[in-house]
Amino acid sequence: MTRETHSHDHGRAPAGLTKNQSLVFGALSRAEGPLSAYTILDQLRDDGFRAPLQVYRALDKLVETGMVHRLESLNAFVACSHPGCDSHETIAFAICETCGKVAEISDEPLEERIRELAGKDGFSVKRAVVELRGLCAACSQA
Amino acid sequence: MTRETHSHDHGRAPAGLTKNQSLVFGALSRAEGPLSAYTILDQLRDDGFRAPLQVYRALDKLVETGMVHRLESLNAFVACSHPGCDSHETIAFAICETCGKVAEISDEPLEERIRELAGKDGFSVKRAVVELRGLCAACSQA
DNA sequence: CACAACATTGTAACTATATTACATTTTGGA
DNA sequence: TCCAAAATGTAATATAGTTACAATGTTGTG
Repeated sequence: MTRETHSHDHGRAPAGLTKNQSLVFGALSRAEGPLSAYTILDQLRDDGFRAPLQVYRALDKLVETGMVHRLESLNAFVACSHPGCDSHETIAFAICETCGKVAEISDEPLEERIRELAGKDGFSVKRAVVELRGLCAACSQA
Repeated sequence: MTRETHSHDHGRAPAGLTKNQSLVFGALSRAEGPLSAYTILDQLRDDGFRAPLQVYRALDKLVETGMVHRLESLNAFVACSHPGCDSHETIAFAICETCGKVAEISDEPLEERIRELAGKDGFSVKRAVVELRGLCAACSQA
């Protein structure tokens, strides 16, 4: 079976994740690109998932801890691509509209410029959504 | 009646807009902040709107011409705030999570930095989604 | 005018995305 | 053990967007 955890372990693979969180994170990690909540649901039917809420609850937690990012312009989710998932400093995403792959971008000057712009208007930024839609290097030369 | 156009004019108020486009643009212009497609639909029931598609079709065109912007992180739409709607150079939106108002931001250095970042990866940007979520000046001092 | 070509509109059904409400089970500590 | 909190299960519903097809209106041309 494909089940990732079982027996007395009662399902919590990586760092303090519950069973459902592990399953959802696993699905996103196996994927090449972003997945919608409902695609994840379909992939986890065999693991006992039946309802959207099971996915959304796990996603909420994973997004909260930074292990997963939500792509607003796609209504989809990706596993954070930072190896140990320790520094989730991502500020932007480059989303290829041909192959679907997503690159994470961290850039201090960009953050700085955003803070500056906001500050000028007295706007206090809680979260910045920066998503670049276009073609990745591989796809644009094809 | 509130109808904006009638008689032999056959409905095309501002610049080459069709009747439905005018109605949708009117609804967005009257609003203080962004509206969802379904909210627009509800507001236009009295003008004969019955189905979502009537709204989405008009929105498609309005967004295409830049008179209306789509806010990806909100699944909603706003009328462009540039007076004559001639230069739609907006690159970013500042969305207040308290009062719901949206400010448009144009900033050449920001655009430049984004182009630079993308170029470094060989990524070719077709569209940049930049939405700042937070508190506007008025709401943050309250 | 007549007619063809095209754009716009109307309507229904459907797919996709996300949340609310409530019941049950699991887990960890006093 | 027993309780409280966290996690899970399930159903129903709300919200967002699309597909398919029919009808109507508009415009240019012979």
